[in-house]
Amino acid sequence: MRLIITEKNDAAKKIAGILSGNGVRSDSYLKVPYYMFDDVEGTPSVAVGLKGHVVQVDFPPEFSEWRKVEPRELIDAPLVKTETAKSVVRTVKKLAADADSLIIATDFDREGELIGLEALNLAVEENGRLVRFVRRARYSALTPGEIKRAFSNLDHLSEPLALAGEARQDIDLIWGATLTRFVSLATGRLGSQFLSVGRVQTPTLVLIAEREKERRAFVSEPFWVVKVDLEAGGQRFSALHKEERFSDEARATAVFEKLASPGKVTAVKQTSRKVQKPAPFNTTSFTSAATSLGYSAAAAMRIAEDLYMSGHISYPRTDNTVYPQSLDLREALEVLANGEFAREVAQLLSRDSLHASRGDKRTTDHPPIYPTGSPRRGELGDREWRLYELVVRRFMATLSDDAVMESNRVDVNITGEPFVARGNRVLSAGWLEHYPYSRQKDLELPLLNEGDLVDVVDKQIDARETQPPARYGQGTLIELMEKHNLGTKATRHAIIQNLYDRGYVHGNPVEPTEMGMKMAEALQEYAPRIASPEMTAELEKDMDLISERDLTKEQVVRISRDLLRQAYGMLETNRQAVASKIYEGITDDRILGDCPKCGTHRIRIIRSKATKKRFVGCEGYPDCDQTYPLPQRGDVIGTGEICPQCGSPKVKILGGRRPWILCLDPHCPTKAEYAAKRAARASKAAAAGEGDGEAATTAKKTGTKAAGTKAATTKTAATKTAAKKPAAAKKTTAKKPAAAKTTTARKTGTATRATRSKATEPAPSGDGGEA
DNA sequence: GCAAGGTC
Repeated sequence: MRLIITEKNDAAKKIAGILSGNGVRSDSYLKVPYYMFDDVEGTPSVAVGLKGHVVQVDFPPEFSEWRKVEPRELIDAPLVKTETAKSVVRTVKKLAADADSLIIATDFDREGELIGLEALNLAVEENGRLVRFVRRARYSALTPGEIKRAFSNLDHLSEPLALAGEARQDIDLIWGATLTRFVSLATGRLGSQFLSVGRVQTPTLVLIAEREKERRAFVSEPFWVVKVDLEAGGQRFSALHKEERFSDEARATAVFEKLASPGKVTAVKQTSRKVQKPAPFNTTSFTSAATSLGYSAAAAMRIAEDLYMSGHISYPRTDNTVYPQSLDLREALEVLANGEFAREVAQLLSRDSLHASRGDKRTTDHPPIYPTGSPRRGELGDREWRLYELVVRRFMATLSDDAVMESNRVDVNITGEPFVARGNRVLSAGWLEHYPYSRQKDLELPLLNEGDLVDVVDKQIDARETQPPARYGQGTLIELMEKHNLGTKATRHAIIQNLYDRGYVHGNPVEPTEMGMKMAEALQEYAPRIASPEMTAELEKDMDLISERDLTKEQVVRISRDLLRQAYGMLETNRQAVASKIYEGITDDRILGDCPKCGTHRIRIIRSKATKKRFVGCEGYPDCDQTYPLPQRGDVIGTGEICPQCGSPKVKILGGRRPWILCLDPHCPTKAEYAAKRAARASKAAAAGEGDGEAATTAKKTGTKAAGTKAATTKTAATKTAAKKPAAAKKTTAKKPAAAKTTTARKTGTATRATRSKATEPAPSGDGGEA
């Protein structure tokens, strides 16, 4: 019998179906399914799927007690492999016992080669004769053509490639465990509170921390924008002063004040441009698009996994952005022909030929993500449906046409000042028809000719200030990680989640805690190698050398151990400095804001020595005795906000299904509302049978169109007025004598803007990653 | 109880 081992059950099942001449009998052992069949030549075969890695590298048990082992000892400690999926291992061994040949059919990438070697070792342990009859099937899609091709062109397992993967495993564990224990022991953060360090997570944290530093160093500068509302032929449109940003208020005001009807058109320009259809989805672009729809990266991947397991979409963990030859695109469309997208699909199917877009990344692992099933809307939950629809729409978009956009520009001279009105509209929607997510509304300008006169019906002057670079959203962060080669398609979302779980970051967009900032800083200073993407870059090079047999795994790991020994020496010498730096961050994280009672001191989280319970108290004690109770579970994060009702600082409690924002004053009237809301949510979740805490993730991708600027958010009395009656307070009309109104015009203009921009910002409580 | 990498 021929034994075929794949990386996952789904692949074993599909391969059996494709290769069988006369049907497949499925059976299982210890709940692990396997598939028996005779191929077209009559060879009896059995296919079984692993669950990814089924063994794990680890230290022997005598190194497991953190307090009893110097972290330094881990550097040269022996490594052992332990079985992590015992039932799978036993099933593989049971099937290997009866096999006379073995085909490794794990994924076509480096990690697949390593998983294949692990499976081979297990099989040979059980049945030594197999070692002479091992072949490797390499396929990049689970399609009949591709599988048949791979199985009629069997290859050999590349041991050097698998060993390159092992080198990575060993180095990650040795560095990660040694440094994780070092920082945890140095700061006394043991048990569930431990602080972690790793080749991927630490440089990722550094990226986040560096952006935060830029934000803190940013000095915002005021500027003024002068805008007019114009009218021609009954159609209203707006124009901006050509200068766009005035750095001089007096000059802006002077320009504003002299503006009067009419304006004269000095130039009209029209251009059209092609907007290319998007590339097929790989994991990175899919998660990025999903985070724009309000999903956390981890939630998007979990739902994608569900959709894949239900047969609705193809394998969701892929780097590939080019549909392989073996994928029949027309057939894939036909799957959708009778479903919810029938009309749009029919339109594409009516074409003589289909031309798909191609992305930059072409890999051998899997096809890009595309729909493979056609569930009805009601079959899926709303959150599942919206991601399925995203995949379908992207797929259709990649088979559609480029869009054509028209841009219009009208230059207008108003009392000697140059103004510019810009418009745009879609001439030919093409792919935008199928994929409306990023589509902007048309902004039409009236038909004008040079020399035409236009009415100035309104004018505004807005005071704004330049804004620091935005924090990263999870989608942007994943793209950034990919750019730096940090993590893989299958792990990036989990790495980010890990930073949340460790308390290094919180919020959405991703904001570092003070502890996270200091951890990044300490490691950058005392162990720079682990804090930079360079370590990964060099490891990648070494892995290539191993797979080409220019270096051995042992050589690479030995050099890495030497480097770690040096890094460790530096950390040990500066143990105190490292610990106190991280403590500084931890201490800063406890400060929740100014004390509402004394106003001179700050309030912070304290743990009572007597009762071991935590509470909030004023730093001015005993002069000020202000205290607040705190929930005893979950991490407490200061929000920097004050409750408008009770005047006490608001805090965020993490650790439940979703972050919980509350004001410290237990008698605040908002408490009743919270209680009611929580109760309503709880009963809703109970009714749905699942509350995954992701519903709060309503954040949108931060818009970058404003090129780093948005309205100043100074809160003045005018803000409230404007927010309540925008129509009245919004603008100063050009007809009124402007002189006395200048200040008002500026303030209210700002306030209106502030209100508006606020509405498009991410929901402050949308902590997708923390749920 | 450590990492990062698979997959459920």
